[in-house]
Amino acid sequence: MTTKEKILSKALEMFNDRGIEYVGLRELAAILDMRVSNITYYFPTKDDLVNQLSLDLNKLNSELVIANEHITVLTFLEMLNSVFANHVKYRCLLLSFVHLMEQNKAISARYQKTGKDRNSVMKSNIKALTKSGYLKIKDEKDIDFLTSTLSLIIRFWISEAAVSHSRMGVQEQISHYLSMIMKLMSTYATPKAKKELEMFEEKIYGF
Amino acid sequence: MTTKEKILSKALEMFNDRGIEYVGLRELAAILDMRVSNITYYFPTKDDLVNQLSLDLNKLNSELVIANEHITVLTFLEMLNSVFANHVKYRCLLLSFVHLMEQNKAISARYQKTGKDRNSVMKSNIKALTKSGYLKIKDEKDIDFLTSTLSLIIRFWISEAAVSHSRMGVQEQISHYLSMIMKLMSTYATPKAKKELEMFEEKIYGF
DNA sequence: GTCTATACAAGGATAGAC
DNA sequence: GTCTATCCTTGTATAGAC
Repeated sequence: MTTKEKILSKALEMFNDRGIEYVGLRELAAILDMRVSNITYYFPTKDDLVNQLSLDLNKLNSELVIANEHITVLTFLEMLNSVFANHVKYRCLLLSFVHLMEQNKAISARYQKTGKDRNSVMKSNIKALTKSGYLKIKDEKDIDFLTSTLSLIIRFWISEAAVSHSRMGVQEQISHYLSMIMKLMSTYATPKAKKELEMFEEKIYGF
Repeated sequence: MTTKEKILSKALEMFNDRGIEYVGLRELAAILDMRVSNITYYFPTKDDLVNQLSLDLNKLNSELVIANEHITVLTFLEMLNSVFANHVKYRCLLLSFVHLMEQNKAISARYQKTGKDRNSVMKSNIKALTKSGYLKIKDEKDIDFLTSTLSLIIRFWISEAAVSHSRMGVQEQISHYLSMIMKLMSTYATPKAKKELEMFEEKIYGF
């Protein structure tokens, strides 16, 4: 493990525990048994450090969220489940999302691009589910509605969980928001899809 | 206008423009042509100042969000519209919501209480809409789904708008998220409710 | 290339003078 | 009720040791 990796790994751990804004570089350096200026050697500013973490999360989720013509309701939900798990691993970023977008130029610039990409992948996957008889969506407007509601949930579920459901365990939180998404989808679900929705529900609640 | 009111009013203005975290007390004092310690005389800590703003928003919205047996879809949506307008007036608070909940003890303590109250008022209003034939909801679970999805949107719409729809005007942003809520309700809407949903849609899009 | 010592500006908080 | 002076902590910049 290189020094750079040590810094990143410990920073992520502490940021997740106490929030990016509330962990000082001096404190991080002390725990790593090094001097602040050694951190700034590898990451000139704190934003650069945070940006690298954001790149790491981005890479993880970019591998998961991909357009797929042969997608099923089950694999769609499993994809979301994995995305949520990654969000937990990097939850400090999502909890500070709005501020990072205001302050960290690298992060906001990247988000302008990947955010749109992510949305269009979501959209094409929902279209694929419609084509293969999982969802019956009459109107293009309904696809937009589903996509934008999904992206709101995906982006802010962890913030709401932190604020309103902090007593729940992590897996329970994920299940709660996945259920919300499944309920949302069930409005448009064909019997074929309903079957897979039920299968997935049993799975996440551990029957 | 008392000194206290002057401080609150200018602070809100600057916090809304640039974010609570990015406005220093020295800067605020300079624009008010007073010294930092005069601000801390009225508000011992910055958190106290922010907490007073939060109380003000709370008061405004508590007057709006009230249980009402005779509620209609139209008045329900108009209530939400007013709540959103208040969110815009105090947007700095909503944009820093997660951090305030972590850091500001007074705010998080109050939220533990009013957050739950707000949710149960929402729930009873949705039940009232069901009783009076606006919504047809078979299952208690569907009421929970509607309530929790609504509260997620209400709490984070302005954060997502800041991040993803900053080019839109404020009224356009509000319309977008009200439409999302209407679409959500339309799944459960009776013809009677659909009529009012359409009426409201015309209204917000200014026909 | 790696790490350290040190200095600086800006933030909020506090004690006490008038 | 208002203000000065001071303190501590933050992130950042720089010069330099090995």
